[in-house]
Amino acid sequence: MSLKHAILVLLETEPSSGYDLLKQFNNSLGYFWNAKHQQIYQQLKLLAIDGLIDCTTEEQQGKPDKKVYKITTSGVGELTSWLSNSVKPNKINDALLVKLYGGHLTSNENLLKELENHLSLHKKTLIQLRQIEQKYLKFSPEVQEKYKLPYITLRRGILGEEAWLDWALESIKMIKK
Amino acid sequence: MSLKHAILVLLETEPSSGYDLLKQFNNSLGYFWNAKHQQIYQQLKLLAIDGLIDCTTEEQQGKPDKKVYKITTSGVGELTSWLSNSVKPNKINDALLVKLYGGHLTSNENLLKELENHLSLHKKTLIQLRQIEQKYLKFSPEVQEKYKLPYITLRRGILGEEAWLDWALESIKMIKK
DNA sequence: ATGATCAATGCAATTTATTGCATAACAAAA
DNA sequence: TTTTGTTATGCAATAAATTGCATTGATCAT
Repeated sequence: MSLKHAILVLLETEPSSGYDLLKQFNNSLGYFWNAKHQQIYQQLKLLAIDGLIDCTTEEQQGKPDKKVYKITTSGVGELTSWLSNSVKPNKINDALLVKLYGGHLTSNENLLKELENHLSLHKKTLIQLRQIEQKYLKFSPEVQEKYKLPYITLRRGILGEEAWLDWALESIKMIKK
Repeated sequence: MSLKHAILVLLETEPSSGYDLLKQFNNSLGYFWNAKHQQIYQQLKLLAIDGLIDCTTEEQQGKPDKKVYKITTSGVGELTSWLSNSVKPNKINDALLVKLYGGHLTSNENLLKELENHLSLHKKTLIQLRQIEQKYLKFSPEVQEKYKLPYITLRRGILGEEAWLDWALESIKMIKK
């Protein structure tokens, strides 16, 4: 279970609310972590009980109150010790591939439509990731050096999406012919 | 939940035991589905209760009995109707990227060691997938046509792994310099 | 005005997945 | 010869993730 550590990693960079974390996962960080809001809020509660994060309620004008969480020393300790152990390789469960594998039971039109739908999502993601990369590349060498590791993860998103698109285009061709 | 459908898809190709399915997922099909043995056995039981698959016990010499499951007409129906709906995009939760993102809290040696470990696993997988591809490419055009859709999923594995390796090599360089 | 979306959080129930433990017989390697 | 690995399955408990439902006040478009 590393939702816990995914959250700690983000809070170590910057104190955030559950909603902030959710947005990060849904937007820019979706290529490496995904979670529903309920999962995040529950986990934040547990992390607070365990003393790994602290919670402050911030009032806002015109908007609901915000609970801002901040990592504690003990949280940093937990994170550091987690980092010292090796992580499991990423589990893959891809329903699209299941569908294609059994695709002879449905029509090519159905398969193509499905692929096209996924394709447009992946294209959007790639554009977004490349925009973030462009911003990074405009930083000074010192700032680039500072954000090198997050940038490396961004590169994973970009290379992964590019490969996905290559595959999808090749597959669409193959199904059509 | 599409473990159910992943299993049905495989059983639609060929009757198998839970152990057979497990091996398929762990070996060749790991790039598109993963499950623990307990999950598979439980799911098979449920599918049998729902009448989507049938079970026959086969005795073997020198080996434990085998429960061979076969998809039923009703199972094919369920699968077909599942195929007619669109599937959700693949959820990604990659602990390795979490670790890299927060990598400033640990040593570069640790990060490099971790990357190298994952690298060797991915290399192995890629070699294995390419071997399967070679076999496919030696088939006659008719047989190739017949297995076109599974081949497309195999290509996803190959392109995905290649991109993963490219990324890892680039990342290792970046961390080292 | 009326419905949609965003901001922000939460409970409760259910479904899925993981972990730990257990069995049993054969084969191959150390 | 002892241990490790393969074949083959399972229960029970726990942990993690999803789904459904619910609130509130703002703003934005039709």
